[in-house]
Amino acid sequence: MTSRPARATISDVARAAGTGKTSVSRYLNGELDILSPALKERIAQAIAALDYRPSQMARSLKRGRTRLIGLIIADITNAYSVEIMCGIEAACRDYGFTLLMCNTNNELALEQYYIQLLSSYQVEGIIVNAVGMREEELGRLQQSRLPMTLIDRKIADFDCDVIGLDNHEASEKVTRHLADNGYTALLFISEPIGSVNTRRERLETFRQTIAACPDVEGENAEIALHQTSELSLCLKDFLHRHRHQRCAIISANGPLTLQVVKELQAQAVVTGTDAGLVGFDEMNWSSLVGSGITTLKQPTHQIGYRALQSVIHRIKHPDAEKTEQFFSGELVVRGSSQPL
Amino acid sequence: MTSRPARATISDVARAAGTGKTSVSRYLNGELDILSPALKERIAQAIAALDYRPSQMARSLKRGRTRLIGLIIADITNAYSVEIMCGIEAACRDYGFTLLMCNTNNELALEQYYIQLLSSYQVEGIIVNAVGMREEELGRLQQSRLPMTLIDRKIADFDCDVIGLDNHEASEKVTRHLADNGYTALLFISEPIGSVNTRRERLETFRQTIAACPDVEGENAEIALHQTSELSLCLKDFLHRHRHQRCAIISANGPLTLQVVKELQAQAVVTGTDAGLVGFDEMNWSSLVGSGITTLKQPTHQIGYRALQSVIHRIKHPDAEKTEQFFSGELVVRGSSQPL
DNA sequence: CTGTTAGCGCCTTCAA
DNA sequence: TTGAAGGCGCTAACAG
Repeated sequence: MTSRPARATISDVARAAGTGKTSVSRYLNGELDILSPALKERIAQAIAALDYRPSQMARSLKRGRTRLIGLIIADITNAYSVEIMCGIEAACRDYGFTLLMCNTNNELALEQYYIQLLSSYQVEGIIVNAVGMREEELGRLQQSRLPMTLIDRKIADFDCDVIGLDNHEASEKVTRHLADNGYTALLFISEPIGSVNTRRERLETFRQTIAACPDVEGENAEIALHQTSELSLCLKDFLHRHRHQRCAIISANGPLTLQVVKELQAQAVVTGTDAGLVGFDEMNWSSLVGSGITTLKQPTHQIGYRALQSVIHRIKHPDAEKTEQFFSGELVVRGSSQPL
Repeated sequence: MTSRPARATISDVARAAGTGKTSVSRYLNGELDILSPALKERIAQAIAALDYRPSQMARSLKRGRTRLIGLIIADITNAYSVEIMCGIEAACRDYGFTLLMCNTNNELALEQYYIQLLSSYQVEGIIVNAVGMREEELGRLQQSRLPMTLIDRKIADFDCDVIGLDNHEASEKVTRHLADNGYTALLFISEPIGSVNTRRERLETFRQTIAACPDVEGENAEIALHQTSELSLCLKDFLHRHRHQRCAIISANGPLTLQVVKELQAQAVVTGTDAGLVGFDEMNWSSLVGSGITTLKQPTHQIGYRALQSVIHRIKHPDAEKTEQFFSGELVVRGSSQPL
């Protein structure tokens, strides 16, 4: 057939409109008040006739601004990350940026690959949702003095823009809610804390809150996400040791909550009645399981949106003070934390 | 501080290595056997010293190949889409492409926006997972003779590369499974079928399979995803009319299954015992609800991977025959389809 | 108001 | 084996 019709270029438009490239360029860039109506009209027609669309590639090359933002997500399978992404995406549209989304799948090699990639496309900034990402890599990331905003998680010893949940407030809400509902033995489960500030802060506040409740005991466990047998033992042990008390579990994130629920079901423990359960992160199935699972819901969309605003700010003001913004979570109470 | 260190360019490298840009370019493009070892060494050092990374933008501009693939997803919130995306992503890495992911959120305006965007970045091909996307838009998409592969859904009257589930086989598996397990009144629920081939095919085969089972009755309902009250009435009515039979429900996709489960719980219907339930699409919570929900699991990763291969093929051979590939689903049997 | 010119960073003839 | 020159599509001086 007709072979490739070959994209129209600005020169084609100029020729078709009987003018020079400059005027077309001006037209494209909104300098309309400087063009005669007649010329504007001709250009408009030419553009329409040729179905012309300017090449971002050429534009970026020339201006040195790609309007590209890189997003590095450690686990796109995590609904939390997806929601964050939607917020970022919305902001990108509002501010005229395009998102290059990279899922590192929690693999180091992929992460390196993607950092290279983003760099080669000259993204103007990057947002990192490093759920599960190890410290060193984040550090490496920041070496390339690229505007960067962290979501949810900080890097130790590196001062960087951060957007996330107010973990202290959230953790206090959760803990106090269980205490208020009569649970007296609390287990806080998280993935290995390492130096992940999010996990540490949630745990710390858990402890502090417990300390303020004389009749409530608390302990914590660190379990890797897929160590199901460890999780199984841990829960069994906890519930057994405290079998004469009202037990409750706090799970530090969504994926972990999924594992906990599976395990509790396997042990035929009825949430709410036999043991309380509250999980950080709201999930679409939260209301479905048993009598529903009480969760701490994060304002994910807002967090994502603000994260983009944050990188943009950094792009414009590379040397401004670093900022941290923390948002309140909302406790969504369901059956799993109601004794009756 | 030191203002922006300004990315090193190929010229910088050439200068640092005491050679011309051409040789550096050759080095970058793997024409190594044509360069003297000494020169190679100098170039390598210069690159390392300057932390040089070639600009994809410039490269794309020059070669006319961006190595960019656009992915249009109607609803990133759908776990099915995310899994597909992971498959595509893996293939992108293997084949050296980069994915520009666009979530249209089922909104027409967004879709138009993104199509423009992809076009302006001169993606070499696009993959469309149009769950929920309306016909006309798909049609418009195809006008721009861009290599395009559809996932899951076809466009009526337009012949295009398609990758998806073998809906006939899958639907037969599901239906027969329920029939074999003693359910005698079957309700097939889907979103409004319109001209969505996926929905139609699943329904058709459902009917055919029923027809082959003399003692099984079947009917179907079309309900928009968020019409919860309609869904509620529909289920109530069905279960009531067939209260003396063994009832079962087939839900045509994951998000719908979520609604159905919620509704059944609201009506205190126990899945498996009071009514059978099988849903298309496996979800992370499938095993959690009640005694588990039987699902028809699609080979999502593989579908995604093949989709990318398919566009690449089309890019290379614009005029080759259009192809369609359908994969087998796997029935994951759980409590919701076991009478006892 | 409008057009001409000179690159952005890279690849690709072509000649040395 | 190497380098110089031209141009991809666009924008930004700088003239007219």
